[in-house]
Amino acid sequence: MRGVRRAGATPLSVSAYAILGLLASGPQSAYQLTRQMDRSLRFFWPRATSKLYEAPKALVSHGLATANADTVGRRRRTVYSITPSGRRALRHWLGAGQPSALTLESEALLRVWLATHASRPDLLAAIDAIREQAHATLARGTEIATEHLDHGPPPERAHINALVFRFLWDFNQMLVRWADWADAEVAPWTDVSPSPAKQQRALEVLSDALRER
Amino acid sequence: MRGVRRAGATPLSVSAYAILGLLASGPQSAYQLTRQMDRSLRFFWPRATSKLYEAPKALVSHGLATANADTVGRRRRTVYSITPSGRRALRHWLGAGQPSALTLESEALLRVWLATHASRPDLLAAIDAIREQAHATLARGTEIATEHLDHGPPPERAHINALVFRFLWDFNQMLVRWADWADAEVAPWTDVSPSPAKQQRALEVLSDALRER
DNA sequence: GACAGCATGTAATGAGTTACATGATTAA
DNA sequence: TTAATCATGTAACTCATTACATGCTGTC
Repeated sequence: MRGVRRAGATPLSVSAYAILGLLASGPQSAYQLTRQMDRSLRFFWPRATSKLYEAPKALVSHGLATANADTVGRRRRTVYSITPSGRRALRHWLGAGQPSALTLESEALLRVWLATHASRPDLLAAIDAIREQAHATLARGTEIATEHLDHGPPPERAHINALVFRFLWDFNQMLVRWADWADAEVAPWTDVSPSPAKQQRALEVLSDALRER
Repeated sequence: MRGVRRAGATPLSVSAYAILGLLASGPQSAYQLTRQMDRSLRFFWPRATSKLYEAPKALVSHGLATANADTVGRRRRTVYSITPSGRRALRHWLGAGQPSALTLESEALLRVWLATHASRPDLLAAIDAIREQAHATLARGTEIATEHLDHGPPPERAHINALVFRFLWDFNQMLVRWADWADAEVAPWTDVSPSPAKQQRALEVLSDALRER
């Protein structure tokens, strides 16, 4: 009971806990939070920058963080710190209930799925968009990993970072491989309309997949 | 220009186009749209059921669909149909601009990332949640694929469905494999706190990944 | 003939994004 | 010394979800 939820307070959103988690590694300003997000959260819990300026206020109102006003020139800046109660709430949340389902959202894959109403170039463009984004993410991942290998990673987070890194790496590799495979599938097509040969091939693809289990 | 956007109308959301795409394969009621969504869109463009009752109204107001009122007992029911202008708008949208970036959202992976503030059982539970969801999705995919193999798939969509099916299949297989790998990594740990051995192993994981490219 | 699940829809709420405004810092 | 970029924050608005209400249909 203690510290988790005060009377009259609405329960915090998952995003609020995500930010509470960021604060757990030290006091930070909203801008510093955005920097953190760009190397971690962004890949599995993406949120707009403005969220990082808003959400900490909710933490403060719940007593899970404190706001320290400070100034830079004649401009104010707020540095947030997690409270002991905040640490308890975070720990409790991490063990409570089932996490919500993973979701994938891809406009490019949606366009692939609707490709019977488009043109062959449109289909190839959608596939390519997926490949390009995955390449960009892999490049970013390479940057981050290289920094860690060179300068030594944050020692207290390295083991956990590696678990998450491997997830994102595998995911983006899968995307590239799928895009290459899909290109090869579409290569012999002259257009996106159905044909007996394409239908035949589709059945092969399905049964190949099922056999893999 | 024609049919794509009427004066004074706000541009449609991606979700609206997704539903327009569903309507492109025939007139349907909102409930029928939900059934379609459950076997396709749900996996790469998930939306709440109520959206399928609301969004078609926007299509109608843009002239991209028509609403036909009908009754079931003394209850009204609306059947939506795509218009020629709607088909043009769909086709145009499928070729216009860059699709927005793919996003992944996983509370379970977030919990993994925050596991330094949790307990070893909490970490394992988060990993397991990912595996279980992937298993469930693979089972659902198996159902759908089996139906297609047995009764013959919709011939006009089979080739495209196969492309998307393979994407989702590979993705969920990757999730299961990652979860098994992560379990094995965590197995020797006695708790979630950092240690020199864990840090050493983390560096190996990173360099293994980089070598794979 | 009542209960469970299917089907149809609306309203209230809330989470999140886009757009905006502006000060501080750095490099040309 | 000015332009570009970094940094800080708010406000308006949109998209989407949750909750609700209720009728229909099949089954025990």
